Amino acid sequence: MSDAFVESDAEGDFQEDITDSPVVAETGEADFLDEEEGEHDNLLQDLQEANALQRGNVESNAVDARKVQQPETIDSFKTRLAGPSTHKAGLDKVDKRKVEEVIYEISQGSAFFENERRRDKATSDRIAALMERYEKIKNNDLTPHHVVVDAMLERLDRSRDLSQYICHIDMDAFYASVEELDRPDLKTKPMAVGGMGMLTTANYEARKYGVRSAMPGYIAVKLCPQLIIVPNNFEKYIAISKKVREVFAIYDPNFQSMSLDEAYLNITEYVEQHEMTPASVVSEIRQRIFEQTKLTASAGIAANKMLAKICSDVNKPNGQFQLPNDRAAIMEYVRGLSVRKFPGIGRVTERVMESLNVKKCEDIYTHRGILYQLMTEVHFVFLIRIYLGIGSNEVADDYESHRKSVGVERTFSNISDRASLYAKLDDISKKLSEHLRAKELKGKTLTLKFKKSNFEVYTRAKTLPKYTNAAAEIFEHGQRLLDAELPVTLRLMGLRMTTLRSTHANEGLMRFFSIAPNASPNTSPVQPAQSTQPPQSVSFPTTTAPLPGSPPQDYTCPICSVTFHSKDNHQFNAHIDLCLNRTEVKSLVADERKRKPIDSPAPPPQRSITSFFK
Amino acid sequence: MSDAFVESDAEGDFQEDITDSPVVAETGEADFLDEEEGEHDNLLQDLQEANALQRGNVESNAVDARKVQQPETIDSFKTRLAGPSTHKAGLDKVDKRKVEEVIYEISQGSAFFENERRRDKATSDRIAALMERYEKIKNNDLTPHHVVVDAMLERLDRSRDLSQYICHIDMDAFYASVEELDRPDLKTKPMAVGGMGMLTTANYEARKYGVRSAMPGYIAVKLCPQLIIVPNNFEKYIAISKKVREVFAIYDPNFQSMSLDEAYLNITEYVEQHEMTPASVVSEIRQRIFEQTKLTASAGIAANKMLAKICSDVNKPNGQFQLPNDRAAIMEYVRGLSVRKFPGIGRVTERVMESLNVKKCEDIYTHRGILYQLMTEVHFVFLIRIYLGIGSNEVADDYESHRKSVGVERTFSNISDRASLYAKLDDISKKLSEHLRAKELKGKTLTLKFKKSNFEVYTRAKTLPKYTNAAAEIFEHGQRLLDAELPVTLRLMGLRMTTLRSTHANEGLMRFFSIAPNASPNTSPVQPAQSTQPPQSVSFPTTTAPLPGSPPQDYTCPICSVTFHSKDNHQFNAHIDLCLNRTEVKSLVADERKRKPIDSPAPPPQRSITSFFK
DNA sequence: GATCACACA
DNA sequence: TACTTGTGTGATC
DNA sequence: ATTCACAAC
DNA sequence: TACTGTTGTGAAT
Ligand SMILES: Nc1ncnc2c1ncn2[C@H]1C[C@H](O)[C@@H](COP(=O)(O)OP(=O)(O)OP(=O)(O)O)O1
Ligand SMILES: Nc1ncnc2c1ncn2[C@H]1C[C@H](O)[C@@H](COP(=O)(O)OP(=O)(O)OP(=O)(O)O)O1
Ligand SMILES: [Mg+2]
Ligand SMILES: [Mg+2]
Ligand SMILES: [Mg+2]
Ligand SMILES: [Mg+2]
Repeated sequence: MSDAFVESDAEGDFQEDITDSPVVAETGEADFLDEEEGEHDNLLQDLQEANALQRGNVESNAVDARKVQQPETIDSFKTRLAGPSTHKAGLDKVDKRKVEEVIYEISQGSAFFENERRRDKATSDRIAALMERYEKIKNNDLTPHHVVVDAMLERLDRSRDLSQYICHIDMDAFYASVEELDRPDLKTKPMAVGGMGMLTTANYEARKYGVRSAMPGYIAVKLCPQLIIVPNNFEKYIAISKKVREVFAIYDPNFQSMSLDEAYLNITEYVEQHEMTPASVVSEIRQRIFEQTKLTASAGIAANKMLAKICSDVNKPNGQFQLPNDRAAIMEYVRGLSVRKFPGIGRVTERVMESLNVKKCEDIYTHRGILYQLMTEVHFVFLIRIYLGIGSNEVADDYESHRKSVGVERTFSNISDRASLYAKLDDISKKLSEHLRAKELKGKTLTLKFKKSNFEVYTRAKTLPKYTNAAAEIFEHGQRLLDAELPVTLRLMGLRMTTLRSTHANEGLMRFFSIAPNASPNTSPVQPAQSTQPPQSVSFPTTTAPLPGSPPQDYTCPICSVTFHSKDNHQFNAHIDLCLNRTEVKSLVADERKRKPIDSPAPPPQRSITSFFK
Repeated sequence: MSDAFVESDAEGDFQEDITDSPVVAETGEADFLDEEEGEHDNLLQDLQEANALQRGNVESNAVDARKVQQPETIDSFKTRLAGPSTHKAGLDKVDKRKVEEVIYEISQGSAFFENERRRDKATSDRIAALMERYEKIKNNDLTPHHVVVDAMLERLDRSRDLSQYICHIDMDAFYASVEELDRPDLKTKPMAVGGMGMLTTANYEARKYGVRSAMPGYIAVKLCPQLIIVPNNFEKYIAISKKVREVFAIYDPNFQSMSLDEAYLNITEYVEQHEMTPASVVSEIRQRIFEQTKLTASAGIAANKMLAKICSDVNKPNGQFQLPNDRAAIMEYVRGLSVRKFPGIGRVTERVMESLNVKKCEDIYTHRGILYQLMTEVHFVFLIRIYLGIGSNEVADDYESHRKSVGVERTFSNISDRASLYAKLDDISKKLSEHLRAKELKGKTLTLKFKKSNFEVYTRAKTLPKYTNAAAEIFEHGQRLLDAELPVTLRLMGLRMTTLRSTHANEGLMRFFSIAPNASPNTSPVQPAQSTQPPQSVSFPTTTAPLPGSPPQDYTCPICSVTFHSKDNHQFNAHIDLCLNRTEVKSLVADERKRKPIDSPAPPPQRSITSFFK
């Protein structure tokens, strides 16, 4: 053939080869308590006192269901419709109401609009269910729960590690700034990157109008008619990103990239060796980035990644902010922050928490008794770690080696025709196969994703008989998954491979035949031999089952010694599971069970917690 | 990474895997006289008489330079600016002037506009140069030239083959019609396929407004504000194209695809075996296509591919037209057609010919004496074949086996930054490598193509030390070519590989060492051991050199016996070359030089002649 | 093991 | 005309 | 062997 | 915001 043609218009190519920079998005730290023991002077009492001072009698300040309950309002829907990224830097001064109104008017009646309404209703329902549960427990005595929670707080606080200077660096309006390099005239004009269909970012001029990431371009031009839209050019961003990373490497060869435009650095060693302050080191980093790329970056410095990330946003753009490695300062600073600021808490969770009157971090402490009863242990711990300002300070660039999935998905104008759907699937199969082969990976689980014309999303997965990365096989299995759904009208189709294994990996008997398999480039063993902790899945007695013997009234966690009431059976089990969680196990049990730190070091947790309330 | 993102907006994916349908565009038949001898009754006299009757004394009707000369006018520029596809079906009734005016106003001052102005100036200059040459010869005696030309006409006419029924089938508004399958509501509305940047086609409703292929979408919406634009979906078109081809195969298993939406069929055999008329067979084909795809096609039936193609446009859309296999009918029909109708004669050649007062095919005969002196032999023959309505009737689907190049090119927003240019090049190298490997090809010549921000196009080629399809090697050589041009600001970059060879081909000494090298999945030795033929370049006496012996006054072509004057040295050489042309050689010399028709049959010519005047 | 909703760049 | 793409995570069944 | 302009879908 | 992508051909150097 050769009818080959690309719709030149809006966007430009797809970003096919991502290998370069891990997406790994946020650093929410799903693990808790993974720091090496810090000092532990302050106790729970401090916490209680501090809060009592500031807010009167906390215990009696129980949530009022009437005030709390958030009905499914037009307002909540309009806010949702406005998109997920409304709290980014540069958007503080815009009139959110007006923006929401414009978006609402434009979107009226579209399939997207209706789907968003459906999803908004779903979270409203979820809130309603939560309120019902709240009604049932609101008169419970909170004291026993506070005892448990306060014990957790104490444990966590003791584990606090303030010894490291962690820095988070994030480029300002990254894609947009890169484009401005080639078109300097745009620097003073409102400009966004992407296409009329979707923007990936906007410069700060445009943000004044409410234009931002993940906003459709055609809505953006309604908000800002002078807006100039520049198409994506991923190769550019990858190229510039490389330059930035070269600077990072000077200050911390183990820097951890979180995306093309941001990374964590542990500058503790650099600070000591050069006898500089953390702030001056970071200032130097930003200066050097600017020299190499003519681009500005913002940075945050703090005792852990979570706080550093929050700090990098404080003086954005082209600024930096340090939160002292001091417990009181941290507690004081965090207290007043909106929970939404914390990575892992998005717009849905924010709304749910708001329904419990939890908006700022201090509210977490205030309502800890209620939250403890309504939330999953994991998520509750996640919250109190936020409240305490505790997070991971492990900085390690080990993304590719722990990659868990590879996928390809495409949106297109509606397709119903069977042959055309197959053709799309074939195309996507080939692309996925290419990516897998480029990364020298095979996979054993194939997931078909599809979005119907009404924007409803589904996934269908199948474990394959054997590991593969062959396009034909991928297509064949994908086709079976798709066939079960026909007929359908789709607007998106995707395939994702999970349960990955390196092509070089020795498999079964094959391992005896494999000869020197092309050592992967980054095998430099940077970290000292401190990796003596046991790997993840230690064979612990499965504590989710009730303890042997006759059912006692109270249960005590064999790991952290917390006591539970007999009625809290489910919660107790959840807690045990949590205590057996990798990081928890690591910090609390490691010393007892000396397990060989052999081959594969435990993969670091990569993202935040989601799905907050049971 | 994972910042992966596609500009969703306008277009959709690139059509990466073209393997499915050859592009091969037009069927202009650069070879002349490749038919097997037809009957030959009518002679040159017929031609002369017929023309003399219709137009008085032809010889004295010499071109008048004053009337002829076409100055570089605003008008010619506006016409050029309107684009290349203004003569397609459905566009006859539009007010071309108005459309041109709108386009002119919108494009004002853009880089594209200025580049088009430059190119228009170039053809104006070319015409001016041609006029100068015309001035020098306009008083020559035409008689001797007419003698030569008339001899050629006679030879050609004798070779005419009217024994075959060739049919050209072309889907109506193909991409647009496919999209209408999924969105039937669009059938009655003006609609185009592509994006705001570029359209690939438009339905017939939209064509009423002047909207057509290769028109930027944003201009189209100016011409037709209600226009609905649907993005390209190449997989769809490929899938539907397959269905259409299944129908073709029923009527001629050797059908020759020219693109996703058109093909030639030789239905002679089918007609005989089923005792049907060609028209009824074609009607049945179209009916069956409709049943299988719900799409309409148009068709032309004639004695050769050139005429069949022209005929398929006559009753488009959803119609067919047969030109009888009758010399007189053909001559009569062709006579009145604009030369622009013929594939191979585009807008530039049309304008150049117009400057010589050649607009309709009959004008070719009228001015044959002048044209013969001003044009290259090849092109002159091309023209008189058109005049005679003679073309190839060989229908053979052998595209992939004779593919001559594979390439990838991309347009993007301007890039100046060196690192970003390299990143783009790397991306394109990878894509080219993928395509080559998918087709199991390697290449030895790499051509870098680039378009500067002002739309000027350049190519830079290099013959590689060895055949390759490796991305790294491609990038490396491409980089060298690019480096020589830096610094530049580009809007497009492309790489194309030529001098291709199958991956399976044994190469040099390596063949002795290749031990079942990791049997690539497709090492199935499909082809038998017929590879005993001598390679392409048989050592023929190079006939471009002057004949041995003392220079005679007159030269006679050793192949076709035409005589040339001594002054026509250059022209004579050109003629000899032409006569030794593969197809010419094949049909005229083959019997003397019994060459085994083994393995690789001479690749059929695939396109038309261009570059008409010396 | 499979599906969903959420989060983030 | 146009509401993404790639990846990870926990809950649930 | 290289570069350019033209053509077609 | 936005003027394509793939292939082939002949002429000229
Ligand atoms: N929703 C998204 N979809 C696709 N790409 C995105 C999305 N959000 C951001 N990106 C891309 C474009 C951004 O320039 C780049 C870095 O994101 P991010 O750091 O959050 O914003 P930013 O760098 O553009 O502005 P800033 O950091 O100054 O707020 O990632
Ligand atoms: N300039 C171009 N660039 C890219 N793709 C094109 C171009 N021209 C045509 N195409 C694609 C889209 C067309 O639907 C398809 C077939 O082309 P063609 O047969 O010439 O027109 P068409 O089928 O759209 O209308 P019709 O044949 O009814 O005049 O090839
Ligand atoms: Mg950023
Ligand atoms: Mg970022
Ligand atoms: Mg067509
Ligand atoms: Mg066609």
